Amino acid sequence: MKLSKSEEQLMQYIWKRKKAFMNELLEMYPEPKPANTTVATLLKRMKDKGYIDYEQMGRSRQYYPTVNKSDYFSRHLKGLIRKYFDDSPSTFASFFTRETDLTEDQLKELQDIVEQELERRKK
Amino acid sequence: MKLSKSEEQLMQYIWKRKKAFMNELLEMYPEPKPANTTVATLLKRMKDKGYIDYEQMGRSRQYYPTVNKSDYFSRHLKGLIRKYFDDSPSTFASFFTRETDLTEDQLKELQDIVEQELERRKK
DNA sequence: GAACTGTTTCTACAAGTGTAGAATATAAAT
DNA sequence: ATTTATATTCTACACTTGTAGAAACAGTTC
Repeated sequence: MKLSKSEEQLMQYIWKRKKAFMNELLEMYPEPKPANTTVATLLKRMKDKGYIDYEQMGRSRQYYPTVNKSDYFSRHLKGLIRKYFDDSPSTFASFFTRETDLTEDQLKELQDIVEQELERRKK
Repeated sequence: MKLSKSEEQLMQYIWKRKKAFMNELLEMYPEPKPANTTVATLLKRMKDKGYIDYEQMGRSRQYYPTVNKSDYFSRHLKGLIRKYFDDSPSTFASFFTRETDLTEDQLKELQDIVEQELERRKK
């Protein structure tokens, strides 16, 4: 089952820290911070959905992700490409370069990236 | 307000047709098609959210999008990039080329795209 | 004009979400 | 041991979503 919007938000913090206690996570929210019970609820639901787990550390729990951010995101992205671009990554790519306000420098950077990726595959 | 999952689905069909009556939209669904009242409900909600509008044509309505697919998607994408890549399109790009199963041909195509975009900007 | 057919609105309901108070547990501090 | 601070669970409630039946309408057909 998918993460909801606000669960995803929290998930970002967990990914960033690798491991974190609830209070640390709460810290990470910008003002106005949610009630701690709100975060607790989210953590519980996320655990139920299988996206995180925890290790009991004395009085409290240290939470950590059970899914990798890249994997999660790449599934996400593939879904989008399927939905919006009829499964064509290159159509997506052209959209991306045109519509995402890339600066000239970033476009050049992208050139390098593609270049390197092509190199990498030759071997 | 954002479109929900199944509203987005329907929105795709509307974008594809540019203009369509409910029965035409219903046609476009794969089996098992939803009840026509389901589609009617979605149309109503989408109209309330401001994503579509209609023109009364005799007995029924011809619906059309009030938001452009590219705009909608590009907002979507920018949101994602912000959320997952700290606002760095190039980090996103490198992720994209590495993780999206692009074939070699597609990578080359992407090279061309970037090349052309750079050209385009020179002028 | 009575019956039929397709459209739209109303109503409904279960599941999921955002949010958090109340209650409880539990360790730390005095 | 009593207070205090914090973490976790329970409970709650309003809102959104997916889905569709029932009802009301509006042409179309016999």
